[in-house]
Amino acid sequence: MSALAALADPVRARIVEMLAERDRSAGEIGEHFPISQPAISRHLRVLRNVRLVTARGDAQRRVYSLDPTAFDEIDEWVTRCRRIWNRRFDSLERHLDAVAAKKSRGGEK
Amino acid sequence: MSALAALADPVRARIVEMLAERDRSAGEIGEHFPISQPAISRHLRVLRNVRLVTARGDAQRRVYSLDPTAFDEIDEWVTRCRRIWNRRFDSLERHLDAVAAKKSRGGEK
DNA sequence: CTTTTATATAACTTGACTGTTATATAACTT
DNA sequence: AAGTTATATAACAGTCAAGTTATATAAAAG
Repeated sequence: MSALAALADPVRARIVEMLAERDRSAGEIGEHFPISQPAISRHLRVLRNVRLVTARGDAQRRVYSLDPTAFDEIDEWVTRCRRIWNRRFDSLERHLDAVAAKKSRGGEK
Repeated sequence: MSALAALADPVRARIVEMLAERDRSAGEIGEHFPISQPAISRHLRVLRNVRLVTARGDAQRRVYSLDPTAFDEIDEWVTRCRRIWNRRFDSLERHLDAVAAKKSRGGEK
């Protein structure tokens, strides 16, 4: 599963937001959702697998941290699409400039 | 379905990339995938629904364009998380500064 | 007006994902 | 060592999304 697919789930997106604020244990995270503890645990596993979060042990607890590296992956994709998209208008502009230049050289109409 | 969820599907992500390059008809898009025409048609409907693309008629064809507005939605979410995340280090910095200042004022150890 | 071309919709199947309860693991507490 | 706390895993059920084939629509071409 990709980082993007992982974030498509609203619970996981919210978990990521929570972890942006501060590190939290699995239990702390679970308190904010009306679903069972195992469900949260599996969401956390998914987020670990796509490297959106990391976990460290603290006695019985597992404390989760956001790993913002995965954001870059998404950001880069969006940015790349935007860059390609913008390039279209650049070349359209060049084309229109060329047409305008031709008109000037060759006289009206 | 959110724009993020729509892009989580690899076929749709690829379609968006293709449309960033240039507008294409539904058929043109379909040629690039090993799946049936109806499957492509439904992916396009999903992309239309989340406003990632628009379609205009050209005789029997439907020509699809990227609508990069929806990118902003994703970008904003990612940026917001990053901003919150970065703020953590700002306040950590402030804390460390405060500790350092105290030390200077109060003498060593 | 019948046929062809391009795309969309309908009905259905299948597989993956999210939730559940029950149970295992692992560390702290007494 | 026995009990408690925190989290993970197993097994299973329901939902939903993505694929399929068959069919409908709509414009072009003959």
